[in-house]
Amino acid sequence: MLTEERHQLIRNQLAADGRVLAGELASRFGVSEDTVRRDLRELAKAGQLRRVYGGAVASAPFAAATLSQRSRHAVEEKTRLATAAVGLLGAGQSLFIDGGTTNEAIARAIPRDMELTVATNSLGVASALTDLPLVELIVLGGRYVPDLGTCVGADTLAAVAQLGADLFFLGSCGLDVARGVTAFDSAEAEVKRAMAKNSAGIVIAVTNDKLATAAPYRVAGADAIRHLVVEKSAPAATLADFQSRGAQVHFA
Amino acid sequence: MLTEERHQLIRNQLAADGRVLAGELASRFGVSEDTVRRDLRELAKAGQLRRVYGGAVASAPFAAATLSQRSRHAVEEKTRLATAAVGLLGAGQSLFIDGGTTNEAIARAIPRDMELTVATNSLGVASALTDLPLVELIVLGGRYVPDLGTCVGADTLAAVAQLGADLFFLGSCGLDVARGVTAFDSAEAEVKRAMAKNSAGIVIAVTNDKLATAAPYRVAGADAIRHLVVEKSAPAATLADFQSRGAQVHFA
DNA sequence: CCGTTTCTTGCATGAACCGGCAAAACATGC
DNA sequence: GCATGTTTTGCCGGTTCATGCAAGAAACGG
Repeated sequence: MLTEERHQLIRNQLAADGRVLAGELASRFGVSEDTVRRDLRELAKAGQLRRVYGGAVASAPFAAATLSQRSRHAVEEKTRLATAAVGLLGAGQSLFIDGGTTNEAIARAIPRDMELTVATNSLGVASALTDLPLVELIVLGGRYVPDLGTCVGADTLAAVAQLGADLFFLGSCGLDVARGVTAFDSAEAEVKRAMAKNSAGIVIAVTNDKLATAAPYRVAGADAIRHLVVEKSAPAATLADFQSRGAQVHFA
Repeated sequence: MLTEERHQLIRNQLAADGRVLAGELASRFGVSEDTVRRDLRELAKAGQLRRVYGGAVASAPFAAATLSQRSRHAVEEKTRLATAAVGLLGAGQSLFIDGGTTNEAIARAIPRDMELTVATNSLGVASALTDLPLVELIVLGGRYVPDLGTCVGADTLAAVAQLGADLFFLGSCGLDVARGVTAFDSAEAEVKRAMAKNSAGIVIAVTNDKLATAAPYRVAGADAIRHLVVEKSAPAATLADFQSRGAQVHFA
């Protein structure tokens, strides 16, 4: 049996059932489980499936999974980042928090006994904050974009313009020393710019895969970042670049 | 059974029923309750559900209220009301939906293949609508009031003023022939009045306990109600009063 | 207040995973 | 034909992961 044949059969079953089991494939193909695992690893590397313990599941096709998929990606890491980011908060402060799974993790990490005023255009962040009794929550309305999980548009901009904040938690973007902070969507970038303009300091918490990447729309320069929260394993050279532009680096 | 499969099934049931029971899941999956509890903990950590004693509920603010404050019977009743209320909708219509558990049930009852434009100041309603691909969702921002689950205030009023709708689903209020539609909160009533003013028709779906009761703040007269969705067991005399003022009565 | 149910934590076990290694199969060059 | 290099495959260790069980803590319902 050709390697390529197995790959094709795996793709087929994945399209049909949505999942495959390593052991089952091994006996069906008459090869060792190691070989199947190798196949699965390769296909996962090519983005054609998502590897899970015991087999693999379909990666993209499942609708509505795009956002929850991302949030599952590095839960552990994002929770750590969030805890570190929350350490930057002081009682009584006012915040802007925009969208992104990392920002949602940050919202969930805010302790119950902290008094804050938070304005957000992310429904996920808003939901996480509704449980907190001492948080004054201001929802920034507008046209809701499912892919982003946030509200954008003229209404959102108008709402942001009326507010000011001590800190802005800017999420889900590309981060590059030369190009600064960048976003994937034009309207999203507009809202981020407005929030940045009306806040005294910008906080960015990112996983390593966001470092040294850039998206089409520019939000702010690298020198606008006050606090940068990163994983312990973040590349030191990149961090030094940001530090030289005034960013204070915190390790999760 | 793959761990990932269980997670997916839990998410599915959560989307359908709004709640899951640990014991029930364990027997359905053929694993120990500990394993299910671990699953629930992980999903809760990823923000995909909210852990409660005995199982879990959907992470939207919707769930907390339904489980802790309302009886199981009321949930079923509201679901029936919601199904009937959704029957009033036509494709392509634009709606205002404000807060209340009944309105959240209505939002959940909207079929996936219905094209609508919906503006809401309720986070619970908004959360329920994020999954629907054909619904253009407009979030009406403002100061969030935890007790109501909705946004109110000047910002909300300004956002409503810019919109118009075919129908307004008015929720969670007192209903009395003499005093009309009434609300418990001044700011809430203001928003409801604004929505009523900018919509062509008002729909009210209520359980029996709301009929013939009144709250302090007046929203609209009884003659402003276009559609009234009630339980089959609703007192006929009260309904006749509303019908004589122009309301069309629908039984769930 | 107490009994019951549910939850968390720690631990043991077996299954699944990964990296490396060597044999086999295959292709290539002389 | 033979040697060489490449690819594929199976196997072996050490490691990680998922699961169930047990004990103690916490939450619920009288």
